[in-house]
Formats: sequence, C-alpha cells, structure tokens
Amino acid sequence: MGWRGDKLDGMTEATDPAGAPAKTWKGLTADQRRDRRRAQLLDAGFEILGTLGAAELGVRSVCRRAGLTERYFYESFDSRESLLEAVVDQVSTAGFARMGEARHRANAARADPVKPMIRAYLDYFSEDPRRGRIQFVEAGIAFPLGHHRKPGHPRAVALFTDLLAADSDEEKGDAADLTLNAYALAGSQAELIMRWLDGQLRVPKERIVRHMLGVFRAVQDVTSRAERVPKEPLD
Amino acid sequence: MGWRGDKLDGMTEATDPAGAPAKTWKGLTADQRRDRRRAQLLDAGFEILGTLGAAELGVRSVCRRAGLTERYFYESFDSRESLLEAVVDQVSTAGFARMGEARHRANAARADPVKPMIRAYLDYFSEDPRRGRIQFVEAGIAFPLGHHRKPGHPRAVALFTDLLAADSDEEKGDAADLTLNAYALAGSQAELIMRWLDGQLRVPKERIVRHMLGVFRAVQDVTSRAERVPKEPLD
DNA sequence: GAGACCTGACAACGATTGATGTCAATAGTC
DNA sequence: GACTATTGACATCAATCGTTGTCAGGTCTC
Repeated sequence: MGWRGDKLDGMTEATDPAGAPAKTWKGLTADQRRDRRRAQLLDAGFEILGTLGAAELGVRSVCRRAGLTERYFYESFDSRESLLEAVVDQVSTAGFARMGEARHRANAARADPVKPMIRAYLDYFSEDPRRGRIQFVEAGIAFPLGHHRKPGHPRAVALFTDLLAADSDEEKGDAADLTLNAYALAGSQAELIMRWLDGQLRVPKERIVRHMLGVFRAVQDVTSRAERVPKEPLD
Repeated sequence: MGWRGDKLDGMTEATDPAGAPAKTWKGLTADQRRDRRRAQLLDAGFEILGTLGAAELGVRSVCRRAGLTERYFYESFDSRESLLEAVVDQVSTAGFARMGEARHRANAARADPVKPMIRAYLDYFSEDPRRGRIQFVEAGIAFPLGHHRKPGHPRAVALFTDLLAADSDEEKGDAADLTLNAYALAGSQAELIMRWLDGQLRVPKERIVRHMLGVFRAVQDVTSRAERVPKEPLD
C-alpha cells in the first residue's frame, strides 16, 4: 500500500467471455489471484525501495516481505529490475494523477489550478515519505539519464511546460525559455519537497505551498533569449 | 583523473623529520607510493561510479581498473562504501572549489560574482559529464537523506544562502525565505545542469549560464512570509 | 473419494560479493 | 651476493545473488 487505492475489483462473480463461470480458488479467479500476488510484490518492493533503497531490493527480500515464494515473482515480473521499474512507475504515475485531479477540480471551479496542483503534489509525498525517496532518489538509479524509459521528472517537466504555456508572455520569452523554466521548476520543487520531508525546512506545510507558488510565479517570467546587442556588455 | 590536478608533490628528495633521507622505491617514498595508489583507486572509482553507477562499483572491479590488487584497496579504504563516499566527496569538493575561485576572482575585480560562479560550476560539470552523474545522481545513494555526512547539496545550499544574503531585502523576506530560496535554487541549477549535459536542452552553454542567472535573480526576491491579512483571500 | 489443479517450502545451480590470507617474484639496501 | 621490504597474483572464506526446478500437501471439481 501507499501509492494506490487498496481495493480489489468489485466483481464477485467472474465469468469468461463465453459466459461460463470461471473457476475460483478461495473465492478468487486465477486472474484475480495473479493480480493480487502482483500487487503484494509491488507493495513489498515499494516498502523496501522506499526505506532501504535499490541496493536492498532483491528477489528474495521482496518475496519474503510479500509472503510469497520466488516462483510467483517471475510470474509477474521478468527480473528484479523489472519490479524496480514498476514500483517507480507506480509512484510517479499516482503522483501526477493527483495533480491532474487537482487541476480538473480547479478548472471546474474556474479557479487558478497552479496552487491546488502544487498542494496536491506536496500532499501526495507528505502522506508517505517513502514516495519521495522513490520518486526523487531511487528513480535516478532505476532510470539513468540516457535510459529509454523515463517516467519521473520528464512527466513533471511536461506538466510544468503545459502550465507555463497556459499564460506565457509570447512577446518576452521564446520556446526554449519555456523548456528551461519547466526544468528549473521541476528541480526546485523536487528539492523543496525532499528537504521539507527530511525535516531540514522547519516551516509549516502551507508555507511550502506558498513558497513553491512564489517560485513558480517568479520563474515564469525568466527569459534568456539572445539580446539585440551584438556583444554582451559585461560579465 | 577528472576531478583534481594530476600532479604529484613536487619534492624530489624526501626527508623524514630527523633529517635522514627517507627510503625510496622506484624513486618514491613509502608515503608517496601509498598516496599514488590511493589516487589510482579514487580515479578508478570515479570512472566506474560516473559511468556505470554505484551498483557496479565493487572492490574487485575498482582494483582491476586501478591496476592494483585487493590488498591495496584496504590499505587506503576501510570498505567499499568508504571509497564510494570518498569519490563523491572529491567531486563535490572540487566543484565548489571552482566556484570559490570564481568568486574570489570576481571580488578582486570588483565585479558581481554570481554569474562567474554559475559559469564556473557549469564549466566544471561540462568538462567531464561523469562529475554530474556522481554529484547529482549517485550522491543520493552514497549519502541518503538522513545520513550524518552530506557533502553534496548542503554545500550548494550554504553557498546559495551566502550569495542570497549578500544583497537580500531585509524588509521583504525573513530568514526562512532565504533558506527556502537557497534550496529552490540548488534544485533548479542541478536540474538544468544535468538535463543540459544529457542533451535534453539543445541550447548553447552560454544561454544556460544566462538562464541560470535569470532564475537566480527571479528567485532571489521570492517570499512566503505570512501575510498580515488573517485569512488568505483565495486559493 | 478420485483426480486435477494450485500452493508454499525448499533444494540446487553457477556466479559474484566483501574481505583476508598465502606466497613466489621483484626492487631495493648493505 | 645476502638480506629485507615491497609487490602482484591468486586462494580462500562465508554469504548472497538471480533464477529454475522439485515435490509434498492443500483445495478445488466431479
């Protein structure tokens, strides 16, 4: 638990496409049991990755914590690394989903979505500090910089780019400014969240939200577009 | 190599405190040889940590790359983790030393030190991308959040705090604003450096410097100090 | 109850790990 | 040349790793 809604699918009588009742085992179909085991493994991986780190996330340790045997590990995951990526992806996806919900709520209420989104993101990580470690520390290991799949920060950057583009001054900055500001914001927000969770910033949560909003507004207008003057006057 | 000046101590005739000439071996005293081996191990650790990651940094792999045997590993380092921390510390220390030099040069020339410092820091990482991976990715593993020794970002934060305090508006923000802004800046600069090194920001280096300076100036004035109004008017 | 399916416990595999110890060959001093 | 300090190659230790396989015992359907 910790990153998803902990409820199984609501159907009590499962049927296969042909209409015949599916075989059950202790009240669960084969698919339900498999999904449950996969969820158990993901939970165990989440716990280990979020508290001990990637180095401690092994097949045996995960299975022991999940209450399953090694055979069922390879039923749901190809390898140790496959589980690692799945855990990181779950945490990241759930976090951005929370921001998306906040955005839709704000839009429905015709309110500015930025602050609610920031608050939702911070809430998500403050509810469970393991999420922060996974998202901001371990994700860099699971998905190194040159990696083909990158579910973490790029999602944040895309989201910030989107928000910045919503009310950007077309006359002042160019497209590169938008991207640069999105990365700068993603980095600063991540740093503030992590350090606040770690207790190094001894201020109330609401102040973090206000400050992150302030940083957002401040960075929003930053531009480094080339000047008209041929040579920059001074260092 | 990669993070230090690759020259041995210049003395050719070593003498011990009593004045007697120290015994040499291939022209080097015992201390010089030991220091050389330690440097070889650090270089090898730097290479492995900066390209493969902490998971691949083992005693055997480091020794093989350093051209030494395992016995000499434990001559200079207590454990595998000890080397890991030493490598991270070297990269971090050298980077901040470069910023310090830039600051002193600017101060001596009565110029604003911020932009030269930013450029020096970016130069340091762009000269060797392995430094960036070590500083911004692997350091999080070597020194987890609750760790007692934290040579990485806190140094950046202290430095940003120092710069921000130099010309901060006492009337507008309070001490917490200073700290919050320092962390926000550390995070944004790290993110911009990493993404630019990774090729995701396709702009000239000088524009990154300009943009980082812009972010610095913009964040400098951010404040989240409690307002006088009892209730915040709107989200 | 018979037979089929599913489960958990555990053995086994080769490989690798961190760390320590042994030992012959080499480079130096006298 | 004799003797010592130093070196590098390698053996060794228990432990752990990812992964696959075996097998007795439980749980279902008929």
